[in-house]
Amino acid sequence: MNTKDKILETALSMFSEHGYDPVSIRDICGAVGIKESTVYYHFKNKQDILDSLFIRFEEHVDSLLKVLHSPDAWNHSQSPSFGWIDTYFFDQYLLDPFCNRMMRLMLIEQLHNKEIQQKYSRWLFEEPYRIEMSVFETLSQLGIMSKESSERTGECFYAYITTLVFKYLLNGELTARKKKAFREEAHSYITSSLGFLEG
Amino acid sequence: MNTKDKILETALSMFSEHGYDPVSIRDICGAVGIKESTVYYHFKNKQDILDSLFIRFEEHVDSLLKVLHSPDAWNHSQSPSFGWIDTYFFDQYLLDPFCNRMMRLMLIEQLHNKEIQQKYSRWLFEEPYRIEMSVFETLSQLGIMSKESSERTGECFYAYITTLVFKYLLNGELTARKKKAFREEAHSYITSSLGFLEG
DNA sequence: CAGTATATCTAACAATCGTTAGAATGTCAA
DNA sequence: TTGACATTCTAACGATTGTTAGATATACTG
Repeated sequence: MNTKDKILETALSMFSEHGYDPVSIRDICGAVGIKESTVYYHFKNKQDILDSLFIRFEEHVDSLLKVLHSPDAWNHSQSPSFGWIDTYFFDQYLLDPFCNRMMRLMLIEQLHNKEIQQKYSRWLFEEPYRIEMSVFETLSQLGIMSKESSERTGECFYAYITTLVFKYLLNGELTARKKKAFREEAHSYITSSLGFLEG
Repeated sequence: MNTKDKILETALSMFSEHGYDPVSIRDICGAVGIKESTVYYHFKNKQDILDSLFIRFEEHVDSLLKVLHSPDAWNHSQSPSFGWIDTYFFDQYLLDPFCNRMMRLMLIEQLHNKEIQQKYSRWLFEEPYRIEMSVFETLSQLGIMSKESSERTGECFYAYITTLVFKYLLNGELTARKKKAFREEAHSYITSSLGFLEG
């Protein structure tokens, strides 16, 4: 990995734990193994590191969303499965190390940074809501549930997953135990409340 | 208000917005209108300010919990009403300015401070869960719902409220608009999902 | 009035912050 | 080998950090 990428990775790792301000350029340099001035060769200033992280994140997630919202991405089988939610939304977003750290960074910074607050609202509430509700909308379109029932069930599902995200994935250190708990409780909810859709 | 209380109030206001480290003693003093050394007359050091805030918070909430868990607090009418949730849990906890700021402070600090992470888990997930589930447990004990049904309904209610808390009460600045949205959506959920209990 | 305790002040300390100028390397083409 | 460019270094800057010693002011007690 080149120095610029190392700086970004290390910075994100530290920002996601302590926040932007408390992490100094020297902290990052110490972990990467370079001198402070090297950072200013690759980045205009400290803020530029943060901006670069968000550019990478939004590129990453935009490409994910393009796949997810393409018409034949997950409902081409005509029997929408929650295995899709598992593979894409859980593994490649909520549980993905890079995305998870970006969400932690947004969580810390949103209270005093208006720009980040908007990104936080979007990537932790609005887009997940759209993604999860689109599953239930399809269930209604396929005649498996009534439109009314699919909306109510979708909102309960969304609320349940959101609570699990904050309780396990954005709470303290992200341990294997917490990842497991998240996945198990999510699956448990799906099978007990929505099990009739599977198999 | 005396100087010590002013320091605590101002510090909490700033900590809850920016976090503990980014707020300097001089920031607090500037807002209060005193010199730095005055802080060290009232507090041992900066950490002592934080500790004092948690002591006050836990005293405040413990006294609240004592009322809530007393047998004749809310179910003495033998018809548990969600007006109780509204008056105590919403107004005096989630929406209370002091408690809300403490929750924001815990939210910011929990990712890198193990002690605060435990408090965060307790005061944002565990105790709210206990409080909300106790309502539904009573519904089951009164024979209004089956034990099984009350547990499932309680967990959905808890997940829904938790999501609203993070979406509205711990997301950016706490505006009147967000407070209103929280209350309206909470009431809407109660009346549409649990309306048969009221009246 | 004198004396004591409480409360706040002035002024400084060593350490750390983001940032920068300019010298020293490393790499590759001519 | 020379020159050009990319990359990293040394060394410092002014500002800000938490904290402290000691002087000053205010208020109650005898």
